[in-house]
Amino acid sequence: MDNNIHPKTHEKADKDTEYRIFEAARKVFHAKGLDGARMQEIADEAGINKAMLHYYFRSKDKLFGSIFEEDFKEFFKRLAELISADLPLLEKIEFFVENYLELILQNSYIPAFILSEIHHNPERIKNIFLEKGIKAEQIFMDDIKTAISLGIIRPIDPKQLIVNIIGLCIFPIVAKPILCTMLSFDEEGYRNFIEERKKEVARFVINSIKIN
Amino acid sequence: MDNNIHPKTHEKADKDTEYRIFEAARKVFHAKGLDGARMQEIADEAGINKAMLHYYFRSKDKLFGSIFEEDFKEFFKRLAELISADLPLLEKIEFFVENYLELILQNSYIPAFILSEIHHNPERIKNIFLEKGIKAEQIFMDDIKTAISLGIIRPIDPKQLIVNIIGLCIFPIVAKPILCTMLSFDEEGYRNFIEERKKEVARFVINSIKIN
DNA sequence: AAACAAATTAACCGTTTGGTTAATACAAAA
DNA sequence: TTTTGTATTAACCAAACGGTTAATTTGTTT
Repeated sequence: MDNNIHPKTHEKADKDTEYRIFEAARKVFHAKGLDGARMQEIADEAGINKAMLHYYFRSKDKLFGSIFEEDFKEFFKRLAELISADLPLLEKIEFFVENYLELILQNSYIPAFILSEIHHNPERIKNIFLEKGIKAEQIFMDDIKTAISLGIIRPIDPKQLIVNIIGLCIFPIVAKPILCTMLSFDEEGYRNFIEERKKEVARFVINSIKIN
Repeated sequence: MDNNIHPKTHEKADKDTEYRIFEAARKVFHAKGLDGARMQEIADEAGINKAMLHYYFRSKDKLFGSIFEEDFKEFFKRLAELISADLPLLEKIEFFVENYLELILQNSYIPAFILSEIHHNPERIKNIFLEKGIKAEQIFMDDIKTAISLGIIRPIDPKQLIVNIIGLCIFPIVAKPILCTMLSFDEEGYRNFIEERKKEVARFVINSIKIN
């Protein structure tokens, strides 16, 4: 499966200026955030004159906004796809955890980027959600309710369960530096730890909710 | 229990200039991050001339560093205290989840602040950990190993379990704006949701690991 | 090849930034 | 009261910032 979230955003050739700016800006914004990023650094990263950033994107905030919006939408589109898989609930959980962990592992900047920027400016997501209602989580919630009424899993608030599953996946990615320090992981140890989680998280969740 | 992480940092009177700068800086840095914060805004918040910030703390980075270090240490000191409670494992989990959730709820800026700033500069924590080895999590890991060998809980990697428990607590706090948007919470709905979690997370975890 | 529009650049601009300084107010010691 | 060290301020500064502009190159159309 192609897990790279950003293949060719603007459907333009690799040498296209706008595309190069976009990718350079993404890289810098991901690493340094809106306030920490410098327009000059983005221009240098793209190998292009700084004036071009404004020529194509008007302002720093507009440039940032278009990147944030695409990242956010793409990230939740992927989540929605996984969540909508046509599988029985327990298998879907296994499927989701494994693929979602791999997704955020291969785009490990994204979750911290989104959480961090939303924390500094919570308004930004509201405009994005207003445009296009992402209601895939409703499917998952219905799955859960059905499984409860069928006696497949114990009664549990579907919202709590969803937050549990997603949190178990995202947290160790977002908190990587702390985990590595506190649990004495080197890069390989950390990778193994996450690899283990692909099975462990599903096991952990299913163990908790399954009725024999 | 006094859950406010920052009662009187420098053990000085409320009107003390250094203390006022410190608290003003904390407030601004928490809300806007290192790069987004302005020295002038901190000075205004403290009701004090900007030159005083440099008089007491030399530079923006030093001021930020001292706040970050104190927040970080205090936060993990609290975590260590909870984790070291003298209780049987399953009761300790209940105790921990309830109190840890209350702690981060009452200091809700801290987790996102720490995660966000570490993401932008992972080096910063290393110096803090070098000073003072925080090894309270070892106690918890031993508890888990013992409980496994006694047949109280199923076999599970203690590190995975710890990350699960902490992640289940922290994630919904850090991701509050997204949760509120996606799950249609208003402020009260969100608070209820977290209040429910104080019992639900412990139930979820214990259900998953307990052997009848 | 002439004309025109789009893309690109170097140089520039006003503002804001973290930080400094020199002068002053304050308080305790002499 | 004079002295002395500390606390505080207004004014200032150089550098860095996001953004603009005017001129030039490039590519396309006629």
